[in-house]
Amino acid sequence: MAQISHLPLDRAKLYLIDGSSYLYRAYFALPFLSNSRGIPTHAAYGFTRMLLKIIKEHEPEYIAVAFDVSRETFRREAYKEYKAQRPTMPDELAVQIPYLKEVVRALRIPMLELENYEADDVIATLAKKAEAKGFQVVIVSGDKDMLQLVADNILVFDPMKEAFYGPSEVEKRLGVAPYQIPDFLGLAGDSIDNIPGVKGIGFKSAQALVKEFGSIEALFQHLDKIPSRFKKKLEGTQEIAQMSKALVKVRRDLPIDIPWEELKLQEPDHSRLRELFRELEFTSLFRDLPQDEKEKGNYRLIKSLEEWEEVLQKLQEAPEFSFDFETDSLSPVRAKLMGLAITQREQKGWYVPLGHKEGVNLPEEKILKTLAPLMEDSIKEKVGQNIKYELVILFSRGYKVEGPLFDTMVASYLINPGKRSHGLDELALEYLGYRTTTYKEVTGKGKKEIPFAQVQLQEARDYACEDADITLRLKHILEKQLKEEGLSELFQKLEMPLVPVLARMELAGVKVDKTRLEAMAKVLENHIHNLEREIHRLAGEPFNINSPRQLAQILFEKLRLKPLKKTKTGYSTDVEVLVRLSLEHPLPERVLEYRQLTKLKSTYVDGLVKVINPQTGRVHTSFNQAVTATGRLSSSEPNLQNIPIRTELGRMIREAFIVEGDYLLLSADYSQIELRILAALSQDEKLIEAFKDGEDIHTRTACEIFDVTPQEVTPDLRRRAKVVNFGIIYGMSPYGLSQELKIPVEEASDYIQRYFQRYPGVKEFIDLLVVGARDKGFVTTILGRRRFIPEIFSSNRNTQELGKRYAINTPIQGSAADIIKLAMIEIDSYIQDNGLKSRMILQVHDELLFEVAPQEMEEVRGRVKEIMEGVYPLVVPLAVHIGIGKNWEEAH
DNA sequence: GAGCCCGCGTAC
DNA sequence: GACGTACGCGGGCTCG
Repeated sequence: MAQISHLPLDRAKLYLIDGSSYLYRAYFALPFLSNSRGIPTHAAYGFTRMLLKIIKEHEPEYIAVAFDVSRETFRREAYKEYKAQRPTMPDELAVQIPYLKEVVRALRIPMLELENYEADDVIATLAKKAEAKGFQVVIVSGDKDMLQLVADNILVFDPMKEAFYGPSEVEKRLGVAPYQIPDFLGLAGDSIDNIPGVKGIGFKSAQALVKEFGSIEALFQHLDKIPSRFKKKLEGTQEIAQMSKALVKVRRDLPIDIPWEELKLQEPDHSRLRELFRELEFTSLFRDLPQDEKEKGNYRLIKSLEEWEEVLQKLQEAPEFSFDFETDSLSPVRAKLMGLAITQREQKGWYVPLGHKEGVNLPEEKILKTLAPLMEDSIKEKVGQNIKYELVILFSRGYKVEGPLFDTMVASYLINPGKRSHGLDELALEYLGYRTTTYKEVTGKGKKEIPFAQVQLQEARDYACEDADITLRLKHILEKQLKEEGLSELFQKLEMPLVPVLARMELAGVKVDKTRLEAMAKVLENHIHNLEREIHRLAGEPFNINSPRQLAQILFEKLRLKPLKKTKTGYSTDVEVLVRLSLEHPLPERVLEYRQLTKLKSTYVDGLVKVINPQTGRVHTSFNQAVTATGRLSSSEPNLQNIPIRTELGRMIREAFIVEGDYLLLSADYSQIELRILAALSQDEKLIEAFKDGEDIHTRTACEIFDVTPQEVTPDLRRRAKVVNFGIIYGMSPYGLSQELKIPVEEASDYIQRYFQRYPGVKEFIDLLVVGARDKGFVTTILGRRRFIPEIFSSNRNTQELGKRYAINTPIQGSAADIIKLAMIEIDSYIQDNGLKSRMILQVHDELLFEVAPQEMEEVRGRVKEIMEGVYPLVVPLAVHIGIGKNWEEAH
């Protein structure tokens, strides 16, 4: 088999790529793939990878790609059945072609198309011309028709098989010489292209005949010499054989006149490729693109207050600036400032050292104080990556920040909330093709890690300024994209105003009773220890109860209990299993108890104590604004959105969330907000009526699906109805409901059916959501927040079902998130504008928690309720329940 | 030893 | 495989 290295060195290599043929092959050969917006990409991906591979490994000096223009060609005119049996191009392939052609354009590879002809003919014409001109021609195609062109200096390369075909390989494969292929196929026919050939003559016969006579013409001239078994079949078929031959034969005489210079391989347009690979999400190809060196910025170290004055002057003249604090901690509440990077122009930046070990530091207070007028400027836009971090630092030092904000992390999140990460390094690579210097590269990691304060000043300058600079560059791109995608209003009116609100909440924190938690830890430790001994005794040996694997070994092997459920890696020991096993053996019940206590101790008691700020006795969570797929906030370090509430013991944890002095906690939670949103969005009459009349929605649903009067609704019926109500919001299946309620699937299915019968508007609505998701590839919330659902296009049934559930749940959950965010902004304004001492301190999806000064209680209580209920009027009322107490448990 | 995944459990 | 959104713990594996 010929190798690349065997190609003659004295001839320039021209690669002619059969685009249309490869496209089809890639489409059918590769598994379906789409980007997160649901655009199918696998054919384009396969094609692109093939092109890049050929360029890299074959190093052609000249290159071109040929495409078919349409199905209507001279062959069709001659024979209307030509390729007639082929189905029209699938939509999922057709949509990829424009992208693919863009990629070819960005690679600066000439594209050749000629009306009325196929790619084959274009390639043949060029190949012949090039051969005559002294090129070594390689035709890239998997189509056997192309083999007819093979000659000493024309090879065919099949990229799927990675094989070259020269004259001898063709002979070996088809049993005839390349130039005889039209005669061969003219007799044998070709079902792929719907070439008729001669009936009764197959490959073997055709081979033999062509070998013997050389051509169809010669064959029919010597019919008398032909063995009788062929003769019969051939008689009267000359016309059709000749026509078949003509169809197979590629044309080498097309009016193509391109200067060879134009086919010379050029350097690709890397920035365009970057854009395309980003949009198509060709992540691995993206990574291999080189970055442009010219894009590095030019940064300056500020060494004196005089120089700082000049910086301030420049900043005053600009409409926006991007800034970034370097500190010694990821938690802004504890952070000490090491430096400030700031810039008002791309590829520029200043670094002000504030807390470095060596060199001249400028005084932090003086710098921040002179910066304050810019921060308070109501026009100037402040740009940052996760700018809440900077705000917390400024707020903690008593500075204000006013006017518009632009957080690139949040912008990226709105554009695609499904992305795994919105970190600066990733965004820079994705949107700018820029590889940033990472924090780790500057400080080292592991044992070699040094504090940022000890990083060399020059290096700190370049690192910090790069972040500010890149953030500003990103801002310009993301701002445009937000606008194009209709997300600007959501960004400017909701997400950005929310940033300082969250910053204030984080900085405020919540007071935690450390002594009480420590006392709990002691008690829990005792109980856990006793349980542990008991469990080991029951097991007959010590083992690690925390290890599901070891526990499974004890339960299912040693004690021979029945494994009821499997996980990906073994037998499940989850709560459902253990509850059922408790009937058989005392050990599982003890383990359940053990689990409850250890969970409480490790996560909520010890975990919480660890993060209490020793100075203030408060914990400061992070509210993450760019994490969830639906638009909710998340909370971490510590997560204060999953503090226990359902069990007695869990509620004791809530009692440890307390207040300062004579303040009180006020909890305000939306009652059934998601079901109310469902009512409003679906416009289901009955559901709307129920809420308008102030009915208990679970009781009402119980009446509907169990066909009883409100008086007849027992607590158990209400409980079941409640599960159904929530199940609807999650897109629950009959199976899921049956599991949850421990009833047969048929019965569960019946409940759901009755639900939809009684609330037909809901049924219509969720059907509409699914249709909309299929149509547009995404769903939206009441404020236009968007989530792409590529899963809806999956060929995998389960994945597609998952996509449907996303389509149902996201608009409901996300709209609830929109509403509470709006309320938070309005409440914060009210608190700020009135200079109240009371503070909003936590958000738990449908609940807001406030630390309220006693003299402000009545007013805050009234206004909070008013704002929350009225912030976004729907056709159903929003109801807010208020609770007050000295701790979170009491207030709830 | 760091980083990651898994199983599990907590919240809305 | 079956109910949406999160975060964190301990175990246990991989990798350097």
